Amino acid sequence: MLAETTVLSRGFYQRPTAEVARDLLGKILARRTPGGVVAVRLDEVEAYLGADDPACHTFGGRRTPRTETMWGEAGRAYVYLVYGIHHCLNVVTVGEGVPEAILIRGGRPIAGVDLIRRRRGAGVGSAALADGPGKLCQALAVTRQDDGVDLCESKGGITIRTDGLTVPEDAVQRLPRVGVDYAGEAADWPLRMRLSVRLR
DNA sequence: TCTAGGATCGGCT
DNA sequence: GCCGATCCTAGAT
Repeated sequence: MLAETTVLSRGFYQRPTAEVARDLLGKILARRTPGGVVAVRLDEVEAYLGADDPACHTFGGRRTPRTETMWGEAGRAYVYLVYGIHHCLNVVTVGEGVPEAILIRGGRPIAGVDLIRRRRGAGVGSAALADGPGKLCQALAVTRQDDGVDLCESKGGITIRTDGLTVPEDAVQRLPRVGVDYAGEAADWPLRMRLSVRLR
Protein backbone atom coordinates (compact mmCIF):
# COMPACT_ATOMS: atom_id res chain seq x y z
CA MET A 1 0.00 0.00 0.00
CA LEU A 2 2.71 2.45 0.98
CA ALA A 3 5.33 0.96 -1.29
CA GLU A 4 4.88 3.58 -4.00
CA THR A 5 4.82 6.53 -1.61
CA THR A 6 7.61 8.78 -0.36
CA VAL A 7 8.02 10.38 3.04
CA LEU A 8 7.76 14.17 2.99
CA SER A 9 11.12 15.74 3.76
CA ARG A 10 11.75 18.38 6.39
CA GLY A 11 11.85 21.05 3.70
CA PHE A 12 8.15 20.52 3.09
CA TYR A 13 7.42 21.80 6.59
CA GLN A 14 9.92 24.66 6.55
CA ARG A 15 7.53 27.02 4.76
CA PRO A 16 4.73 29.41 5.78
CA THR A 17 2.24 27.47 7.88
CA ALA A 18 -0.88 28.23 5.82
CA GLU A 19 0.95 27.03 2.72
CA VAL A 20 2.01 23.78 4.37
CA ALA A 21 -1.55 23.25 5.65
CA ARG A 22 -3.00 23.55 2.18
CA ASP A 23 -0.39 21.15 0.79
CA LEU A 24 -1.05 18.57 3.50
CA LEU A 25 -4.51 17.96 2.09
CA GLY A 26 -4.51 14.71 0.13
CA LYS A 27 -1.29 13.52 1.77
CA ILE A 28 -1.09 10.21 3.62
CA LEU A 29 -0.59 9.98 7.37
CA ALA A 30 0.80 6.54 8.18
CA ARG A 31 1.44 4.87 11.49
CA ARG A 32 3.26 1.62 12.18
CA THR A 33 1.55 -0.35 14.94
CA PRO A 34 2.17 -3.81 16.37
CA GLY A 35 -0.87 -5.01 14.43
CA GLY A 36 0.26 -3.55 11.10
CA VAL A 37 0.30 -0.29 9.18
CA VAL A 38 -2.59 2.12 9.50
CA ALA A 39 -2.99 5.06 7.12
CA VAL A 40 -5.44 7.85 6.37
CA ARG A 41 -5.61 10.39 3.56
CA LEU A 42 -5.83 13.84 5.13
CA ASP A 43 -8.92 15.82 4.25
CA GLU A 44 -9.12 18.48 6.97
CA VAL A 45 -6.46 20.57 8.75
CA GLU A 46 -6.20 23.82 10.68
CA ALA A 47 -3.28 26.24 10.76
CA TYR A 48 -2.17 27.89 14.03
CA LEU A 49 0.07 30.88 13.54
CA GLY A 50 2.14 31.08 16.69
CA ALA A 51 2.80 34.19 18.76
CA ASP A 52 0.51 36.43 16.70
CA ASP A 53 -2.47 34.07 16.75
CA PRO A 54 -4.79 34.39 19.79
CA ALA A 55 -6.16 30.89 19.11
CA CYS A 56 -2.71 29.33 19.29
CA HIS A 57 -1.20 27.76 22.40
CA THR A 58 1.91 29.87 21.88
CA PHE A 59 0.09 33.20 21.52
CA GLY A 60 2.16 36.06 22.82
CA GLY A 61 5.25 33.89 22.86
CA ARG A 62 4.05 31.54 25.60
CA ARG A 63 6.60 28.83 26.11
CA THR A 64 5.68 26.11 28.58
CA PRO A 65 6.49 22.41 29.01
CA ARG A 66 3.41 21.56 26.97
CA THR A 67 4.25 23.79 24.01
CA GLU A 68 7.98 23.09 24.00
CA THR A 69 7.69 20.88 20.90
CA MET A 70 6.11 23.71 18.91
CA TRP A 71 9.20 25.81 19.51
CA GLY A 72 11.44 23.12 18.06
CA GLU A 73 12.27 21.67 14.69
CA ALA A 74 9.74 21.65 11.83
CA GLY A 75 8.38 18.26 10.82
CA ARG A 76 7.83 16.98 14.33
CA ALA A 77 4.57 15.89 15.94
CA TYR A 78 3.03 18.07 18.67
CA VAL A 79 0.50 16.02 20.62
CA TYR A 80 -1.58 17.34 23.50
CA LEU A 81 -4.67 16.42 25.47
CA VAL A 82 -7.94 18.40 25.24
CA TYR A 83 -10.88 18.23 27.59
CA GLY A 84 -8.96 15.71 29.64
CA ILE A 85 -10.05 13.00 27.26
CA HIS A 86 -8.97 13.46 23.66
CA HIS A 87 -5.56 13.71 22.04
CA CYS A 88 -4.87 16.09 19.16
CA LEU A 89 -2.09 15.60 16.63
CA ASN A 90 -0.33 18.62 15.18
CA VAL A 91 2.59 19.08 12.79
CA VAL A 92 5.22 21.68 13.66
CA THR A 93 6.08 24.04 10.81
CA VAL A 94 8.55 26.76 9.75
CA GLY A 95 11.52 26.11 12.06
CA GLU A 96 13.10 26.41 15.48
CA GLY A 97 12.02 29.44 17.46
CA VAL A 98 8.84 29.92 15.38
CA PRO A 99 6.09 28.13 17.31
CA GLU A 100 3.55 27.46 14.57
CA ALA A 101 1.75 24.22 13.83
CA ILE A 102 -1.04 22.54 11.94
CA LEU A 103 -3.78 20.58 13.66
CA ILE A 104 -4.71 17.42 11.82
CA ARG A 105 -8.50 17.42 12.06
CA GLY A 106 -9.49 14.47 9.95
CA GLY A 107 -8.78 11.93 7.27
CA ARG A 108 -10.21 9.01 5.39
CA PRO A 109 -8.83 5.55 6.23
CA ILE A 110 -7.06 3.94 3.28
CA ALA A 111 -5.00 1.21 4.97
CA GLY A 112 -5.43 -0.90 8.07
CA VAL A 113 -9.14 -0.14 8.15
CA ASP A 114 -9.84 -3.30 10.13
CA LEU A 115 -7.28 -2.27 12.76
CA ILE A 116 -8.84 1.17 13.00
CA ARG A 117 -12.30 -0.30 13.32
CA ARG A 118 -11.10 -2.57 16.09
CA ARG A 119 -9.75 0.45 17.98
CA ARG A 120 -12.66 2.76 17.29
CA GLY A 121 -15.48 0.28 17.74
CA ALA A 122 -17.10 -2.15 15.33
CA GLY A 123 -20.29 -0.16 14.94
CA VAL A 124 -18.61 2.99 13.63
CA GLY A 125 -19.25 3.83 9.98
CA SER A 126 -16.11 3.98 7.83
CA ALA A 127 -16.48 7.72 7.14
CA ALA A 128 -16.62 8.41 10.90
CA LEU A 129 -13.51 6.41 11.78
CA ALA A 130 -11.19 9.43 11.72
CA ASP A 131 -13.30 12.52 10.93
CA GLY A 132 -12.28 14.57 13.98
CA PRO A 133 -9.00 15.33 15.77
CA GLY A 134 -9.77 13.08 18.73
CA LYS A 135 -11.09 10.27 16.57
CA LEU A 136 -8.08 10.43 14.27
CA CYS A 137 -5.71 10.04 17.21
CA GLN A 138 -7.72 7.13 18.52
CA ALA A 139 -7.72 5.53 15.05
CA LEU A 140 -3.93 5.83 14.76
CA ALA A 141 -3.26 5.17 18.45
CA VAL A 142 -1.54 8.54 18.83
CA THR A 143 -0.95 9.66 22.41
CA ARG A 144 1.23 12.07 24.38
CA GLN A 145 3.95 9.43 24.09
CA ASP A 146 4.26 10.51 20.46
CA ASP A 147 4.85 14.18 21.26
CA GLY A 148 8.06 15.26 19.55
CA VAL A 149 8.28 12.31 17.15
CA ASP A 150 10.03 13.18 13.89
CA LEU A 151 7.56 12.73 11.04
CA CYS A 152 10.36 12.83 8.48
CA GLU A 153 11.96 9.65 9.86
CA SER A 154 10.35 6.27 9.30
CA LYS A 155 11.88 4.95 12.50
CA GLY A 156 9.62 7.20 14.56
CA GLY A 157 6.69 5.06 13.50
CA ILE A 158 4.60 7.97 12.23
CA THR A 159 5.18 9.56 8.81
CA ILE A 160 3.39 11.77 6.36
CA ARG A 161 3.79 10.60 2.78
CA THR A 162 2.78 11.51 -0.74
CA ASP A 163 1.74 9.19 -3.52
CA GLY A 164 2.02 11.98 -6.06
CA LEU A 165 -1.62 12.95 -5.89
CA THR A 166 -2.11 16.71 -6.22
CA VAL A 167 -5.14 18.60 -4.98
CA PRO A 168 -6.56 21.24 -7.34
CA GLU A 169 -7.22 24.66 -5.83
CA ASP A 170 -10.97 24.43 -6.40
CA ALA A 171 -11.10 21.30 -4.25
CA VAL A 172 -9.93 23.23 -1.17
CA GLN A 173 -12.50 24.87 1.09
CA ARG A 174 -11.24 27.57 3.46
CA LEU A 175 -13.32 27.97 6.61
CA PRO A 176 -13.11 29.56 10.06
CA ARG A 177 -11.49 27.38 12.70
CA VAL A 178 -13.52 25.27 15.10
CA GLY A 179 -13.87 25.74 18.85
CA VAL A 180 -11.76 28.88 19.20
CA ASP A 181 -14.46 31.50 19.85
CA TYR A 182 -12.37 32.80 22.73
CA ALA A 183 -9.82 34.07 20.19
CA GLY A 184 -11.96 37.01 19.05
CA GLU A 185 -11.54 38.05 15.45
CA ALA A 186 -8.88 35.37 14.93
CA ALA A 187 -11.61 32.75 15.26
CA ASP A 188 -12.83 33.89 11.85
CA TRP A 189 -9.51 33.65 10.05
CA PRO A 190 -9.98 31.13 7.21
CA LEU A 191 -7.25 28.81 8.42
CA ARG A 192 -9.30 25.63 8.44
CA MET A 193 -8.83 23.84 5.14
CA ARG A 194 -10.89 20.97 3.92
CA LEU A 195 -11.17 18.88 0.78
CA SER A 196 -14.54 19.54 -0.79
CA VAL A 197 -14.29 16.50 -3.05
CA ARG A 198 -13.50 12.92 -2.29
CA LEU A 199 -10.18 11.78 -3.70
CA ARG A 200 -9.24 8.20 -4.42
C1' DT B 1 -1.23 25.14 46.20
C1' DC B 2 -5.67 26.22 44.03
C1' DT B 3 -8.85 26.91 40.32
C1' DA B 4 -10.95 27.73 35.87
C1' DG B 5 -11.50 26.22 31.53
C1' DG B 6 -10.44 23.74 27.25
C1' DA B 7 -8.08 23.22 19.19
C1' DT B 8 -13.79 17.05 21.52
C1' DC B 9 -16.88 13.26 21.34
C1' DG B 10 -20.85 10.52 21.86
C1' DG B 11 -25.12 9.64 24.01
C1' DC B 12 -29.55 11.30 24.92
C1' DT B 13 -33.73 14.18 24.19
C1' DG C 1 -29.57 20.40 19.64
C1' DC C 2 -27.80 19.90 24.40
C1' DC C 3 -24.89 18.24 27.92
C1' DG C 4 -21.68 15.52 30.67
C1' DA C 5 -17.21 13.16 30.86
C1' DT C 6 -12.53 13.93 32.71
C1' DC C 7 -7.90 15.65 33.79
C1' DC C 8 -4.22 18.42 32.29
C1' DT C 9 -2.41 23.02 31.77
C1' DA C 10 -1.53 27.58 32.88
C1' DG C 11 -2.12 31.45 35.46
C1' DA C 12 -3.36 33.31 39.87
C1' DT C 13 -2.69 33.36 44.79
